[in-house]
Amino acid sequence: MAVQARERLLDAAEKLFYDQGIRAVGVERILTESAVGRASFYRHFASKDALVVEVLTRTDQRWRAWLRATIESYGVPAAERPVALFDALGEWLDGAGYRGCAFINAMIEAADSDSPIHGVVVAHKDAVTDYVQQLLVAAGREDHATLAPELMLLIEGALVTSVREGSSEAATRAGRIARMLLARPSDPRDAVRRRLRVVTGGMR
Amino acid sequence: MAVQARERLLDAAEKLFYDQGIRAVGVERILTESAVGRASFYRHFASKDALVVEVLTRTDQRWRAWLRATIESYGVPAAERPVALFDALGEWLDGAGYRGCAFINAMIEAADSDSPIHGVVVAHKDAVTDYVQQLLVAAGREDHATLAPELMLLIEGALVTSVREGSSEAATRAGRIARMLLARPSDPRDAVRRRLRVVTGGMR
DNA sequence: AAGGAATGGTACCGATCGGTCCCCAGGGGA
DNA sequence: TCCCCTGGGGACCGATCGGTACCATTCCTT
Repeated sequence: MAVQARERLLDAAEKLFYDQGIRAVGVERILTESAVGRASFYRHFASKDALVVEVLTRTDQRWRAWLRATIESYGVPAAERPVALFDALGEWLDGAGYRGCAFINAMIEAADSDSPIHGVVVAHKDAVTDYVQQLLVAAGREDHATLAPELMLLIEGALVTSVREGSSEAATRAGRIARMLLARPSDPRDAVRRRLRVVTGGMR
Repeated sequence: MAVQARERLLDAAEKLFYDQGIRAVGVERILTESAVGRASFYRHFASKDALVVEVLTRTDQRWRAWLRATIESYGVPAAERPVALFDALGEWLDGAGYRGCAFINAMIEAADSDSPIHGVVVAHKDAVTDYVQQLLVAAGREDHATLAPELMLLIEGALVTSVREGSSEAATRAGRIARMLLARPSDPRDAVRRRLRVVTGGMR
């Protein structure tokens, strides 16, 4: 029974924070929702901010595990997995009660870039970027280093846009851009050279 | 002296809301910052939420006017103006005290998609999308209807990413993607057909 | 069976939240 | 001159904020 209170607090806080926002949810709400006493709460967490950080850290691990598992479940060859990212994203956006990326939301609410919350968000996005880059490497892309942040920008754009539009269409839109991005070398001048090579019969 | 209190309230609120977040700023702070009495505040605005809406509406008009003026100031031909969007965006991100898009931030803080704040945000983004589409039409793009939301997704991605990265590099990254997007027809199957046409000597 | 750590409940703390009400000074129009 | 509107200042409201202290209970360990 010892650690159960902790888990219940984290579960309730994760849901409430995501649904209503961090500042909008008082400690009282978390306590009643999780049926935990006030003293027990502060026995487990030094402050509300500390709880926020722990919630985000747990969400980070869960979300990345979900993304990894979802993409692997597609069973597509490695070359197509970077594009599959956006199919998984579409599934996520279609999930019930989607209200944006919990990390972007937390970063915006925190407002202070020195806040420990901001640090957790940066760490999360860096980890996701790493994963995207791994997919690109496995897909045999030599330009993985420049391509990964570009795909991340598309992902973040889709995450934010879908909140405003209230649909998951932004994921397919981002996927379309990504497919185009992956269809040719990342530098447009390379593309010109390639097309020229085709026309001139491969002359160098 | 009559309307001055109103303007001072809007100015102070705009700055405080953007810097620290809407929920984080109490009415008291706005009053002391603008040197306006409490009663006078509620004589001008029905509530804090009403103030938020008016602040956002004013910011919407100012920001779009700035964007329009900045792009026109470049003096580039119409065909290159869609790309110039991202140069202007880079300027904006480099501005002092950048802390993200005020509208995205407000939407996230509001949390409720039925909120009047959410409505103002949607209206703002729709207006910007219209402007982007106008640029595309002026540039002679026939696929302006699908291209405009795609460029918007890139813009939103850059706006959010730059907060996390703390630099304006995301704008040039988005610009690179946009240039690629504009370099070929928006449907990748069209690109394939076009390349085939080159190889087969234009056979249909 | 005894001890002790962890629990849920609650009273309480000072501070701040958004909002209402009253007072008085100033200043322009009748 | 009088009047009235808008101005700022501030007392005050109930509610809630994050956080502390104390309580009796419960459950596990020894």
